[in-house]
Amino acid sequence: MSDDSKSSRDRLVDAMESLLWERGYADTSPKDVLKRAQVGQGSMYHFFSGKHELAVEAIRQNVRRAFGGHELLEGTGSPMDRVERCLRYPRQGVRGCRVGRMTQDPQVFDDPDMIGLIAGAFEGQLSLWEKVIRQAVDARELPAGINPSDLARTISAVIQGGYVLARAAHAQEPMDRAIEGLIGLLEAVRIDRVPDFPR
Amino acid sequence: MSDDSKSSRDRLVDAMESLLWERGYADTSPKDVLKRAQVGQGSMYHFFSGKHELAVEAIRQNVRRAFGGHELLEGTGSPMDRVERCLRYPRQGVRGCRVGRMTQDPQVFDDPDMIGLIAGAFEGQLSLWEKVIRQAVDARELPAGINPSDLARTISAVIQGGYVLARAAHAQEPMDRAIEGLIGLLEAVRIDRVPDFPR
DNA sequence: GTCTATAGACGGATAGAC
DNA sequence: GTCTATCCGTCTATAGAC
Repeated sequence: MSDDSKSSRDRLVDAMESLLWERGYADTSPKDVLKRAQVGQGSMYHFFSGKHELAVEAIRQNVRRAFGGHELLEGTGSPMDRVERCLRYPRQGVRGCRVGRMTQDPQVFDDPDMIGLIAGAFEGQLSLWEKVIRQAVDARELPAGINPSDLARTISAVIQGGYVLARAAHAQEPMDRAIEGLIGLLEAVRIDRVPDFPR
Repeated sequence: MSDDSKSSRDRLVDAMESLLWERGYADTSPKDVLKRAQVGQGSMYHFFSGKHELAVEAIRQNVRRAFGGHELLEGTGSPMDRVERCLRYPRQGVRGCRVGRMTQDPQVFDDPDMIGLIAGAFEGQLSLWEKVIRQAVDARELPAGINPSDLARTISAVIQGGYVLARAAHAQEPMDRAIEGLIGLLEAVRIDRVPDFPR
């Protein structure tokens, strides 16, 4: 992260990236960034116009890191298997979502550059979910009455809300159970399986 | 809110309450609070030891206001009707949840007093959801295989995550659709109705 | 109770030497 | 490119008059 082999510029972006996740934009000062990056004050203002420009770059990198991997949703298995696999992918709830948490920071929310990156990341993620759900409906794993676009947002919301519940409780459990609850519903509507319970 | 008929103390709590919602703890200064409350500096330090104590009081009031009304979940109608009614209760997604947003603020997250109030609020809310879902299962509106405790967390997460999606998009729509997606799943597993689609 | 004045530290940014 | 010195404003809290 603050790898000596990296350039000062990269170290600054890495430091800002982690601080945005841990403390948010408003509560992160240039001084904090410099300290974590092990870089002098002049360097930061050499590469960036200031805190804002560095944060934009860090969010860009953050978004790539968080929502970059599409393997889970586009890999092997039936559409619903992929959905469940991706839902069960381990997420550290108490740490919060490095992308979602930014939406709560008013200075990020009000800034077109920063919120634009966040919005784009969610749009990309949502279209992936929507695509695999549509495949599940086409494959008759889900009933035709399901709205893939809505359900994609439901799934994304459960994950994001799971982070919120986990942080409120200082525990992973609420998030895992929120996701299990969703999987329970998905299993119950899945039409290629005999339900475990009487209908 | 900054009603002249209220005491300075109440005005301070009201002002801090709204600022915590709009800007969070870290980015709200005593000066901001005093300005909004139309109160001088001395008054605040007369009633409270400082920013922290005032914020604790404001969060206490905030939590009461946000999660106080249990009418929707405990009113008339079948359990599932109440669930859907409460889910469709209008929420201003772009503004975010005044309780959930606090979990992202590290200074709140790390403070036992403040996070304790937030955690308690969620626990109360979750037990209400759990209760009505259990009633729905008992009334055979939902299959016996449903885990009420998990599903309660799923529902709460969809609402919280809906706020996140709405703020990311600067639009109400994603939140409403996330909730509609959840209702769609709930309707699909509901056993007292003939599904609209072939199974 | 409420006010103004003040304190000490930190915020974010600039200047200019090397 | 990187450093130190410096600037002005704000943050949080205290002091003390009224």
